[in-house]
Amino acid sequence: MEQTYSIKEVAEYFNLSISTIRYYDKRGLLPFVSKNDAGYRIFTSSDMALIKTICCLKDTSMPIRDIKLYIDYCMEGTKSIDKRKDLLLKHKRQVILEQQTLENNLKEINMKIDRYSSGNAENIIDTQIKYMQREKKNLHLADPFHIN
Amino acid sequence: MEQTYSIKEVAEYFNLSISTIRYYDKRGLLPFVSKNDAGYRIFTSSDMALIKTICCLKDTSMPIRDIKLYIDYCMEGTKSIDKRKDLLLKHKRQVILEQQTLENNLKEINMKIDRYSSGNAENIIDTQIKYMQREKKNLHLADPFHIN
DNA sequence: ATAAACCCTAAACTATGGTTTATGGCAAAT
DNA sequence: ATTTGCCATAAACCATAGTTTAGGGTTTAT
Repeated sequence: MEQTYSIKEVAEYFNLSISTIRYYDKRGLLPFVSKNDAGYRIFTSSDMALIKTICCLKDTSMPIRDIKLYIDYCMEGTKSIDKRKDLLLKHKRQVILEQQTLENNLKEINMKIDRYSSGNAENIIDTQIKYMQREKKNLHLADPFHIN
Repeated sequence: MEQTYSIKEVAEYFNLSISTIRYYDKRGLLPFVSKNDAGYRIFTSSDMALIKTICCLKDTSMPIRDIKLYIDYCMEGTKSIDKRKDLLLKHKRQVILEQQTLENNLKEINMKIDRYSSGNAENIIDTQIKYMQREKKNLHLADPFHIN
C-alpha cells in the first residue's frame, strides 16, 4: 500500500552516493528515517520529500549544521514555523547575494572570452604583456613571462 | 612613478587575508609577483589586474589547480590564447549551470517561505505531519516527531 | 543451501581551501 | 638604538564534506 525505498534507491533518485546518505544520517539530517528489524533504513515518500528539501538547501550551499537546525525545527511541529521561516529568509538573502556574485563575475568572464575571440586578440594581449614588462622593468623587478 | 602595493594593501583591496595571498603564491597562482632585495613581495598594478582575475575565477568556484592552469597560460604570452579561451568557455558553462541550480532552488525556498507566511500555515504543516505519521504507522515504523 | 547483491557500523582516510604558529629578518618612528 | 609594525618561510593545524575500508549481517535468485 505505502511505498518504501531502500538506501540505494534514494541514492539513485537524488543522485547522491549511499555513503553520503549515511553520512547525512550520522550528522543528524535524517532523524525521521526509520529502520526495520534488520537495522536497514526504510525510506517513505514523506522521507523523500524531506530529503528533497535537504538537497535544495545543500545545493544552495547551506552548511550541514544549518540544514540540521532546519530539520530539527521540522520535527518540532507547528510551533517552529516562525523559526523555520526566519532561517529560510536569512538563507534566501545569502542565495541572492551568491546569484549577484555569479552574475557579476560571469560578465567579467564573458568580457575576457570576447577579447580572446576578437580578431585582434593577439594585439590586445601583446600590448598588455608589454605594459606589464615595462612596469616591472621600471621598478627593477624580474620579467615573469616565459616567452621565446 | 609606477605604483606598487604591499601584501597588506593587496589583502585589504581584494578582501583576502594575507595568509590566503601567501597560500595562493605557494600554490603557484602568483608566478608574476616579484620580490625586492629583502624578500618582500612587491605588487604592481598589472599584478593587481591578474589578481582580480584570480578572484573572479575563485568566486565562481573554479578550483585552484584550474586557476593555476589559466595563469600559467597567461605567462606563455599570445600563443596560449586559444587554450585560455577554451578554459574560460568551459568554465562559463559551469557557471551557467550553477546559476540555474541556484535559481531553481531559490524558487523552492520561496515556495516554502510563502507557505510559512500564509494565514493557514499551521493547518498546512499539521496536515503534512499527520500524513507522515499515518504513513509511518501503516508501515509499523517509529513516529519521528518530538511533539507533546 | 549457497552465491551474489545488498545492508549495517565504526573508524580511518581524503580533498579542498585555507589559518595558525614558531622563528626570525626588515623598516619607520620615537 | 630600540620599539612597533610589517614582512618572510615552513610546518602544523583546522573545517567542511564527504569516501573508503574492515568486518560482519540479510535477502534474493539459482
